[in-house]
Amino acid sequence: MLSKKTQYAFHALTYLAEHYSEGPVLISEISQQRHISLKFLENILLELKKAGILGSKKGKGGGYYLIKPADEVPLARVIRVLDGPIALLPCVSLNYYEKCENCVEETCGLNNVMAEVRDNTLKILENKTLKDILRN
Amino acid sequence: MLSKKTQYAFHALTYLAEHYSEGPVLISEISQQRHISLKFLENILLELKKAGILGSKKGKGGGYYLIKPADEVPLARVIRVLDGPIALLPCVSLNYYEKCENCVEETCGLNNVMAEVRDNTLKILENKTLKDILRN
DNA sequence: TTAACAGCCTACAAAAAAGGTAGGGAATAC
DNA sequence: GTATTCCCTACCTTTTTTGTAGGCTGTTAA
Repeated sequence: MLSKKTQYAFHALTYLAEHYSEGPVLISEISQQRHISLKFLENILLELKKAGILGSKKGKGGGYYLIKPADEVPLARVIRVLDGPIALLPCVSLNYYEKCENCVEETCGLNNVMAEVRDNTLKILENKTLKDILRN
Repeated sequence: MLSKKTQYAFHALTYLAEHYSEGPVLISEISQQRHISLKFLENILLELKKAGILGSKKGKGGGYYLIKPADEVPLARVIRVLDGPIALLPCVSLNYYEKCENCVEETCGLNNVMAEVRDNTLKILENKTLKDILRN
């Protein structure tokens, strides 16, 4: 399951997408409009900024904004920033690979099935973008 | 990601599948052969029994055994018993549905995408069985 | 140049979940 | 009736999740 962090991130990002081209948006505005704890949201947006998805501006008239338009931000990218691996097992993760204990990958049948699940999931999450989950 | 519990369950179940028709197998034997903590495994097998996947017999000559042959136990069933929902959001879970806060399902775009992911994942996990992940 | 503004950063803390342990009880076989 | 083996409940530890606090730094504009 996706963590609250990731779910909040999607809420915030779609808000920013709906206000794209209006310049920076205040954290406090997003927090109020989407009913997310201000300080928690602050951390989330900071992570998204460090990951290169958001830009920010300080001082009066400042806030956060999407660096790229909504249709250039795949859902998979957001999930990986906040939740880490999308795969169901560490040993089939493309971005967060870790060797399994107790299991030799060549002979492990679970490995193959989970790789198939991963491929099918990514086919969707890499191609669907923020634009596909907007309200309007 | 799948929990250790579910991963151990798959190890234990494939062991039982490989010894199907040899009668009940001791928890301690599975524990040793697959390097899983005895007491932890005890809990896992008990859950699988309560879920109707395993049968058991007490006393000398006792142990656990698969109720159905390996090719009649879908992977999805095992995951649901030990990890709960397979879907990425509670509001698209078939077996563990919960309403989302802050989101109206009809207008929520994330809902639709995640339902699509769920369908694709289940298409695999409902059709692949223990037989598909055996060593031999 | 300074006051208000708004994001940046670190640390902490409470709550929940995951992972694992302990020990006696109940059924069964011999 | 005793050894065997699963059953059951409760507990414990560690990690992760979720959230909070408070000061710091850069920016704007009067």
